[in-house]
Amino acid sequence: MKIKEPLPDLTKTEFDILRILWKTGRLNVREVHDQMVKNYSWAYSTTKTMMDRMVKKGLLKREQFHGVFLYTPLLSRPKGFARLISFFSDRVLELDHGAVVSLFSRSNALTPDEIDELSQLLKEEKEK
Amino acid sequence: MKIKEPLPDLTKTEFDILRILWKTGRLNVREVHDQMVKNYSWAYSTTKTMMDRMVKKGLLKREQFHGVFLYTPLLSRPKGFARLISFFSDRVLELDHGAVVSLFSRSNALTPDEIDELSQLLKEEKEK
DNA sequence: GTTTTCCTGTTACAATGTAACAGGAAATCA
DNA sequence: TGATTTCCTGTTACATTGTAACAGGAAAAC
Repeated sequence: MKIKEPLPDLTKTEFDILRILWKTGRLNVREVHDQMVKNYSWAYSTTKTMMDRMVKKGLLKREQFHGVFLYTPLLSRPKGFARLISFFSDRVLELDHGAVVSLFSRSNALTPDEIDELSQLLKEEKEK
Repeated sequence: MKIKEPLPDLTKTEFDILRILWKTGRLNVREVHDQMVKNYSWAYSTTKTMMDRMVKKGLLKREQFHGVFLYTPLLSRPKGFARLISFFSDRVLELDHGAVVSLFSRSNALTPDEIDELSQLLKEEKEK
């Protein structure tokens, strides 16, 4: 039987780095960084430090590929989204998470399957 | 002419402390703490440290009242909400902030006037 | 071949998250 | 009313996250 890990409470920056990797796939630090600077005025070394720490925490996998290190998310998108949505609906919006989840159908952030999975995760989360 | 301060990027915990004060009004550390423990398993001293740091940063005002120190928000609710909504709609939901703002009409988190102000702040924010 | 570029590892400092502890005032108890 | 408990306050501390510089080596460019 598989033990369920608790859904992680990602920080804003962790979420943003994952977001890039979820969208674009496996990337090196430079490639992630070039997308991060759209939202953060970070030095390259900052992005690097963050990503290495995320490897240490098990959020990303790092593997060498023809000389460079590439990073991959070790977390599905719905799992990364869940606690954020839950914080947002409970404490910012003060509405049931259903209200928020339904907005995703108009967005390209998640696929329909991911929306279902997210919905399920939030339901389980609440039952605890 | 009044210089506009940039909208603050509140951390999750700062937001939660402010949220309690916005709802209940002026409180002492103990009173805030008793509400914080619903969401955080914090020691009393943690709540205290946070609140004192928020005073130092100008997010709260602390004043002595018959022997105890009471804390008041120095930030309006719409201003506290703005960057959070903006992060959430841009990067989590990937939809225009209007979609999120409209959800507030079903919630008691903000009054109609506050919703208008929030909406205005987000519009200005985007124009920059 | 030298210079520049880019990746990597290492180190560092400030802010935030999390908390213990000590001293004093107030309340309670015996 | 003196001893004890409770609660507030100030101070200190350590881990994690945010932010980054710097040095060494490999690859690319000149």
